[in-house]
Amino acid sequence: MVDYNTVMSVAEQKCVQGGIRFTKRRKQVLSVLIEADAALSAYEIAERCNAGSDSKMPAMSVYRILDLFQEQNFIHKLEIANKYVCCSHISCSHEHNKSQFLICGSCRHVEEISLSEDAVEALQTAASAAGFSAISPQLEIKGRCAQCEQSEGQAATS
Amino acid sequence: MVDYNTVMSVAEQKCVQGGIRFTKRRKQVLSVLIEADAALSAYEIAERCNAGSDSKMPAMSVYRILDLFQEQNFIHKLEIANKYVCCSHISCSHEHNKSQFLICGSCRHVEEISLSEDAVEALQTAASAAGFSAISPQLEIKGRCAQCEQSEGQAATS
DNA sequence: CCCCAATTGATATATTGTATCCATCCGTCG
DNA sequence: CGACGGATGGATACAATATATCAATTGGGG
Repeated sequence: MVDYNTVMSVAEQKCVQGGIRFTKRRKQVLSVLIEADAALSAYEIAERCNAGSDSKMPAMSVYRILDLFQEQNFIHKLEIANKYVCCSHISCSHEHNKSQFLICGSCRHVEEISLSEDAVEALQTAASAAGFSAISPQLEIKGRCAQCEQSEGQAATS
Repeated sequence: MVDYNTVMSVAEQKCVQGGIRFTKRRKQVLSVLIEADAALSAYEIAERCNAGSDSKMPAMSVYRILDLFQEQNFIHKLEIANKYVCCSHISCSHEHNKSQFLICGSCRHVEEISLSEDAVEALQTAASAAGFSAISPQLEIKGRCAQCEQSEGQAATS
C-alpha cells in the first residue's frame, strides 16, 4: 500500500524533471492505480476512470499513459496477468531494481514479495550464463494462492 | 533439443495410460512443437499444421490440444510471451518441477536455464511466506538477450 | 450394431494490444 | 500578440490471443 499524496507528488516532480506533463488524464490513471491498490488491466483502468463519469477515457489513452508510466518506472506491468500495478518503490529512489510478484494462476491475485540477495544473484548469474546480459529488474512467479489451493483440493481433479 | 521419436512415443504411452487418445490432431500439434524446437504461439502452430496442407487445423483445436498437453505436462506455456514450448523433460520422469525460462523482452527469444537448488528454494520460501502454497513449477524471467542488448545500446535512449 | 463419451468442427465473441491519422493544447519565439 | 511546433489526446480500425457454445463425428465397450 502506497500513500496517495506522496506518490502523486513524486510522480508530478519526476514528470517535471523529465520535461513531461503531468496532465489530467495521467493523474486520473495514476489515481485509479493507487486507489485500487491492486493489479488492474488496461480496460479495467479505463472503466474506473469513466466510473466517475467526468469524462470518457478511451482504452487507447490508457495504454499510452501506461507505456509512459512504465518508462518512468511509476508502474509495473505484470505480463503473466496482463495487468498493471503501481510501483511500490516509486517514492524511494533506491531499490528500483528488484520487484518480485507472485501471481495466482487461478484467481490472478497478486502479492509482492522480496527475495533474498542470494536468490536474486543466483538468477542474475544463471541469466548471464545463458547470454542474457541485462536481466529484467522484475520477476513474476506464477503460483497458487492459499485460498485457491484449498478450493482446488476439493474440486477439479479431472 | 528433444528427440522426436522419443517424445512422440512417450507422449503416446502417457496418453494411453491416462485413458486419453493420441489422435492425429494431437500428433500434429506435438510434431510441430518438437520440430520447431522453439516457442510458438497457438496461431503459429495452427499455421504450421496447415502448411503441409493436408488438413485444416483451426486455432480452436490448437488451444484445446494445448490445454490438454499442459495438463499432461507435455508442454509449457510461456505466459510472458504467450507462446508454447515442448517440455524438455517429457521423457524423463524426474525433474518435472523445475522449468526456468529466460525470455527476451525485445525479440522474444527464449532460452531455458537451470537455477541452483538454493535459488529455487529461496523462491519457494519467499512464496510460502506470502501465503502461496503451491508455487508453480515454472519460472519465467523477462530480460534482454545479448543481441538485443547490443542493438539497444546503439538506438533507443529516449 | 448401438450407445455414450471423447473429440473435433464451426461460429461467435471477449480480451488485450497496436497502428494510424488527425485535432488540440500549450509553451516558445519571432 | 499570434503563429509555429512538439507533446498530448481523440477516434477509428485492426491485429493477436483466447474463450464460449453447440452441433457433428468418431471410436470403443456393451
